Amino acid sequence: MQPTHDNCPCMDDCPLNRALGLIGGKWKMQILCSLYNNGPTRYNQLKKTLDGVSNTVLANALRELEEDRLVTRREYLEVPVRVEYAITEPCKRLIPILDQLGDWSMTL
Amino acid sequence: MQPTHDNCPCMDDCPLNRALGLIGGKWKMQILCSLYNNGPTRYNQLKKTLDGVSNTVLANALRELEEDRLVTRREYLEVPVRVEYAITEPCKRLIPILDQLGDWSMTL
DNA sequence: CGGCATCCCGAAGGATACTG
DNA sequence: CAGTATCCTTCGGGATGCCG
Repeated sequence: MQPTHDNCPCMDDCPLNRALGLIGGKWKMQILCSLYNNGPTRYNQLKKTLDGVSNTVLANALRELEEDRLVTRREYLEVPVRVEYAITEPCKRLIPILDQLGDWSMTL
Repeated sequence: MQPTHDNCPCMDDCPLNRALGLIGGKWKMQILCSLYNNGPTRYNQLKKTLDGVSNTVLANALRELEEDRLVTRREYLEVPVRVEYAITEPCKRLIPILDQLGDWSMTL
């Protein structure tokens, strides 16, 4: 008896859909891309670079990315306080895959 | 003078964000995955396989996927009418990349 | 400086009924 | 059979102000 393949592995929560959820937010790609290009960046600098993002959205995106281990948040106890965000090693491994995705979309 | 890298290439509409938009809809991955696993599939069969999707959502997703050349829609003028959806060649080239994305998310 | 609290809006997603 | 039409809900995203 052959496998029916009636159901698709994506039906319930699959790794692929999880991945898409992690990077699917509206500003998340820009954030990761900017941190990748510019290295560790302070909150307000990041906000300036991503022109047009609001505080609520940027803060939420950063917190989610941190929870998902895609960026790190380092707080330096100076006066005034300094906070720097940077991408993690796992996130760096993601970049080449994203490059392929970009290349693919250009062949459409 | 070195490049400033102040701006990220994702700031305006980049290929990567376009790609994420194409496959980012809620049921799109399941649709593509099912069509990939099961081959050309009729509308109602697809709807049964993707348990829980409504007509509006499924029809919209399929139309968008067709516009974006990720699936084909073939209409057979029988009685009653028969419509089969299938993934395109460009879409098949996408699959290995998505596999990598899935693998990556499992290493997190 | 680096956010959080609040309020708001439009788009995405969904349920249901109906039709060519 | 393969959808559209209609209406409704939810939620991601956004603007603004304030605070530790």
